[in-house]
Amino acid sequence: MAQKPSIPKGTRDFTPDIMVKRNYIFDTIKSVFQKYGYSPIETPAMENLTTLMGKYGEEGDKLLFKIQNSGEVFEKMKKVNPQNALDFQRSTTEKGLRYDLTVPFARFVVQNQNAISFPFKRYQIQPVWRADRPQKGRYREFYQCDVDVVGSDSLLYEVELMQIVDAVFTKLNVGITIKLNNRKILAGIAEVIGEEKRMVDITVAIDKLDKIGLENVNKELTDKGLSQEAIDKLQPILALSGNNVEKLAQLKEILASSETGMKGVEEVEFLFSLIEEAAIKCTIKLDLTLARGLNYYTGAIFEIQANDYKIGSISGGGRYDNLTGIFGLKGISGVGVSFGADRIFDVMEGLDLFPKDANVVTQVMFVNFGEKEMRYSLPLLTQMRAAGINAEIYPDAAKMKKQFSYANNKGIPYVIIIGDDEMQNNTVALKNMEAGTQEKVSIEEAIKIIG
RNA sequence: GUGGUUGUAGUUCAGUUGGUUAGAACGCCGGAUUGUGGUUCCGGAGGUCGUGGGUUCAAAUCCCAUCAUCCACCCCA
Repeated sequence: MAQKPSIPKGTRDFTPDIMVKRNYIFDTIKSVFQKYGYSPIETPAMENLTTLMGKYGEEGDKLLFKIQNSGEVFEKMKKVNPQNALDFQRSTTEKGLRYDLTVPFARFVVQNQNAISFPFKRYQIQPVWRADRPQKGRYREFYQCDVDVVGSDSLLYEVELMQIVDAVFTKLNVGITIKLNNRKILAGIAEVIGEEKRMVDITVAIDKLDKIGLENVNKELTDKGLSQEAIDKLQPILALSGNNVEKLAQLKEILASSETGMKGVEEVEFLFSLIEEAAIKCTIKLDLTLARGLNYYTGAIFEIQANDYKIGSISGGGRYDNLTGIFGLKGISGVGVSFGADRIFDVMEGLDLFPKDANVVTQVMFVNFGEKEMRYSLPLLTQMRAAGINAEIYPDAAKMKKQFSYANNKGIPYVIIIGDDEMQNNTVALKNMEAGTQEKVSIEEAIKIIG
């Protein structure tokens, strides 16, 4: 009995027409990365759990896909003391699928530090996995396109990454807004209101300001155990308004007593001051409610929103000062952005932004009349391909209707028909499938027309 | 982890207060058309109604369980 096959929740098959569009996104992103001097690397799909655990916060650990050890797992389990939770887990599971590309990259830098020179600019386009509940725009397996530079704390790289973001989405024709914030400002806020250690709670709560409103944010902060005094002090910050310059001016007053906070304001001001020279055309908005859950960010943080389509952020990133420190390499600062290819795909599909001819793979198909004609056609096919034209021949001498249907369904724009007549006159019948017209030409002319 | 939605042909979906042999569109196959697709006309194949149990003379339809799916929350690309 054949059972209906299926794939795991939150994963997808990609058919050729979809794959061609996905590659269009990947190729565009890759070409921009290379234009700015970034080099490709890859890392394994699985990492040791010791590399991954504890880098993404509590939530992140739960969302890690863990891989059961192979071999006699049960035998090993019996040998460890079940009271020791860590040993017990290691006896069954010591590898996991990567959750993002940034942490594996930090591990890569530490392990390969002798082989690379700093600042090290790399890009990496690979799938990542999260054991999340899937929903719209959320998958359990999806691609990230990461571009990072480590080994420099120059703010020029923050600017460069915004240029890259701007260039990619301009090429893809997607309207976006870059939301910008700085962890140092958030730390400064926590410091000023006297709750330094609660920065994560505070930022997670104010991140929801747009969604749940001021009242609920305050309630959440109370629930998390913040003092009323601190919450009162926070109000002017939540109420900040105006354009980027005005907001920064107000922030400077509020954060005057916090050295870290002032440093953050200074950094943001510097970035804004360079937008014009860097020729960044998209909107960049200072957004103090932007927190980002990943707890390794220390400076600038970015999130990219599509202007005309409702979906979570389509890219995000930031500065991390000491990610490699966890793996034993101190004093290496990094900054990077991750493009969510799958969400970008959803946006482009939703807004109908893919170029129309994007899914044409084969440009010309040769009709197959029989062995004699096939033997005659093969050298011509080679000639076509040598001229840079994607060409194929139908495999059997099937009915014309079937052969033409195949070409039609595959969206092949030209068909070449070669029978006795054509072979004798040294010509081919070239049919334009869209227009329905047909003409007898030499193979050279055909190449000219198609190419 | 919490709440909800939907499971019927390859796909998208109809299916009346429970009542003969479960339908349509698209797709697929064949023919009208043995050197011409996409449009048109004719014909055909294809379904243990997600799975397991229960109620009933009778279940795609009602009840329970289970699995899957999509959506929202949390969080995130």
